[in-house]
Formats: sequence, C-alpha cells, structure tokens
Amino acid sequence: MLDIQLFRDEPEKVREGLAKRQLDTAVVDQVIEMDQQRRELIQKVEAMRAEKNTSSKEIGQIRNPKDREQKIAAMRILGDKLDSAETELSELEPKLEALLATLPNLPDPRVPLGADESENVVQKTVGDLPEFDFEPKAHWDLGPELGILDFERGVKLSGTRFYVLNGAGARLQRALVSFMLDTLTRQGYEERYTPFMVKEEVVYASGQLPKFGDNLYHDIEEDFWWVPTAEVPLTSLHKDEILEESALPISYTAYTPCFRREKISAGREVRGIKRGHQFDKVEMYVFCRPEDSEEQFKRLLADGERICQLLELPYRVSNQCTGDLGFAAAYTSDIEVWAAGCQEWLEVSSISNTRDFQARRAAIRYYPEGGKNTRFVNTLNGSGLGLPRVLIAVLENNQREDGSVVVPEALYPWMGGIEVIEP
RNA sequence: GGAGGGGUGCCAGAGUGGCCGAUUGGGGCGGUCUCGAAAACCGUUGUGGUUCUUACGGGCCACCGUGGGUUCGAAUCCCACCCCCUCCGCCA
Repeated sequence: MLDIQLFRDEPEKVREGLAKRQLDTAVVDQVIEMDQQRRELIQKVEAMRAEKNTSSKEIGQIRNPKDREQKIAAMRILGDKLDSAETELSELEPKLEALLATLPNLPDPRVPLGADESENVVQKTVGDLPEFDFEPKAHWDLGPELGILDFERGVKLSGTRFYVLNGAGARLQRALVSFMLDTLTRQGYEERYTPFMVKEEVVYASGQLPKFGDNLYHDIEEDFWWVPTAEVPLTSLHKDEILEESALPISYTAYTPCFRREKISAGREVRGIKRGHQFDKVEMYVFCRPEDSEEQFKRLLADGERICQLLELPYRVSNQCTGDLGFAAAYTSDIEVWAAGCQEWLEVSSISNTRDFQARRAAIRYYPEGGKNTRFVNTLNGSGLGLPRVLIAVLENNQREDGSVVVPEALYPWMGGIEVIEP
C-alpha cells in the first residue's frame, strides 16, 4: 500500500512511478479527490459526534422532564443527520482503500526501464559454464533414464505439469531443502514452519490480492488460500504487531511448497519440470528499520548467491527492469543458474525490497527508541532458492557420459551415502 | 461435529445503560531515598484518524474479539460471526 500522504505531498512522484510501470496516472487525481472528500466528511461527522457526546452528557444531568424531552427531540434530528453523513463516509472509505490497494509499489529510481524480463540488466556472472566432451542431456531425458523422474504417473495423478520424483531424485530434492535451510540458519535466519493455507487478509497483506487472485488456488468452502510462496505467510507473521527496535532486523527462513495456477503461462515452457502448479521453495525474509533495508537487501542477495556457490552452480545476477518488477517491490534482483542440458539460465531467486509497502498493508510497525511515534518497518524477501530449478541445474551440470550424475559435495550430509546417482 | 464456559489496556483482573478510554494490582519508564542495589514512596505509561497561523504542544473523534442493531446515550442490552478453554466424539 502506498502512503496516502505521498499523494498529498508529492503527487508528481507517484505519477512518475506509476508511469514507469505503464499505468494510467489518472488514478492519482482520483485518489487525491477522494481523499479530499473523505477528510471533509470526517470533519463533518466528527463535529456532529462531538455535539452528540456533549448533549448526551447534558441530558443525563437534566432533571426537568420537559427540558429533557426537548433536548432528546433535538438530538433525534441531529442523529438522523449524523447517520446519513456516516453512511456516506462508510461508503467512500472502502472505495478509496480499494483503489489504493490496486496500486503497485513505486519503482526505485535505479530500476532500469524496460518492457519485460528480456530487458533486465545483467550485473555479473559467477562461475564457469561446465564443458562436456559429449552432448549433455536435458533433465526431461536424463531424469526418466535415471529412473528418478516419472512424468507419466504425475500426469495420471494430477494432469499436465505434474510429476513424481523417485528414490534418489526425491532424496536429492529433500537434501537440497535441508541443505538450504541449514545453511541459512547458520547465516542467522530463524527457521519457521508455517501454514500452507491462509486467510484472505494474509494474501492481501503481501500484495497478491486483490489483483492477482487468478494465479492462486482458493478453497471457497473454508475461504483458505493456498500459499503461492512462503513470502505470504512470513509477511503476516508479525501482522498487526508493534515490534521492539532492538529486535530488528528479524530474519526468517522457511520451506514451503508453492501453489500457482499459472494460467497466463499455460502454453509456455511446457517441457520438463521448470514450471508447475506445485513446487518447493526455501524462502528468506527480513523485517528491518527503513534505514537498514538497503544493507539487508545486499545480505539477502549474498546469501542467495552463497547457496549457488556451495552447490558449485554457475549463476548470474540481474536487476529487474520496470516491466518485470513485482507488484510489491521497489526493486528486485534475480539470481539465475545455468542449466547445461537445456542450455538455459533458470531463475531460482528474486530478491526484493518492498520498503514499507507490505508493512503498511500488514500494519507491522516498531517503536524507534527515544521516539514517540510508531514507524512502519521495511520488509524484504528472496528465494533461497527455488527448488525444481536448482534440481534441474544440479542434475544437468553434473551428468557424466554414462548417464550418471555426481552429487555435489555440499549435499553429502543429507544424501545418505549416495555420491553418484546411477541408472 | 455436540455440550458448557470465556474473550476488557503490556499482563492479571474489576466493571450489567450516562459519574468508564475504562477501578485496582503487577510489569515498564522517570524520580525521591541509597556508596550502590533492594524495599518504600511519588509521578508516568495504548493505538489510529483528523485538525490547529507546524507544536519535544493543543483540540476533536474512534477503538473494551469482529460486524450489525436498540437508545438522546452502549464495554454494559439484542442478533450474527470469529477465536480460546473444558468435556464428549473422531483422528495423524
């Protein structure tokens, strides 16, 4: 949620930010107009309420029944006026709220301009791309040949874009999750295991609702929403709380499955397990003071990169352009790992600073020490990392000519003695 | 799912129509006392909105689980919902 104060004080800044996201800036005037109306109504309503309060107190004191009746009659008339003004206000406020809720965060000035992800700007590439003296296979061939990836049975159970991992494949995935959680925990992130189904207000708080409901699975009977990312429950962990400044920054890591309808991309990238309706992810999440969020962003990025390094995966970091930038983010960097079989950079992490955008929606504040007013915290999120894609890269990059795959050393503690996956 | 009990400020816990934004106790913070600490004593201690010739300041309004209703007036009465506890049922 954008700060309404920003519309009052610096409407140009808001227009500029929205324009960068290819949005119609007419909403800015609409918001300002509604805000103006709202404040006028509030003044009207509160003046009447003040009068009502004092009169009601007086009525309590009046002994003379005639005077009393007279006063009460007058109050009935005022009450009716108040009612209609209150109704007007109670209709306007949700409208203003709803309008604001549809507006994305303003992009940081440093975010490169661009229409879509093809215009993201690569910052650096780390690690050498693996070379082979044979033709490396893509995971959709490698996996089934190893017997660890079963597309047919996934489809049998749930339809297209679902698969089953077998034996060492399932174990490898589990090892990756454990490895990431343990590595991040050592870096100072506290692990959380959260619900995978949450209330509507929780999905709203992190920004997926109201605009992106069509990418979410929703149980209508119980009004449960299936989490599309751990970012959703982690944001609301401190919803409606006032935190101690001394407790900040608070850093969490969490494993969750993620559920997405992916209707938009229905025809794209169907091959393999790169994109599905269900996938696993380990997430990093930080609540911090506004003045620390820049530094925390760097930390998240470094910790995401570290996972790639430990797994010996070549990766590159790029800055998302305005056209690719997520709804809640002020700026975002992506980490992509190289997958030697499908010959592609796979996005395995998006690290975002949402500043106070989510904190406003979720009402997460803190007391600055010595200060007397609460402030909104800043929140940041990033994958650390997204699962099936890391699995793809590990399999494809570490394959040998005989079709076997060498497990990265970093995963040994969780692989139960499996160092090579063989057909 | 069934029966019963309950949701009040940081915590405990009063309050059954106007004197309640809320008694009291604890905690926190500031102070007195002390070499220092404890004890004792004094003071203070929520959030949000809005407004005022922008103030470490003042006014007004709202908030006693949530949303409606009754009333000149609701923490207090009525309705619906949510959550928690106990017992029964079911289960991992």
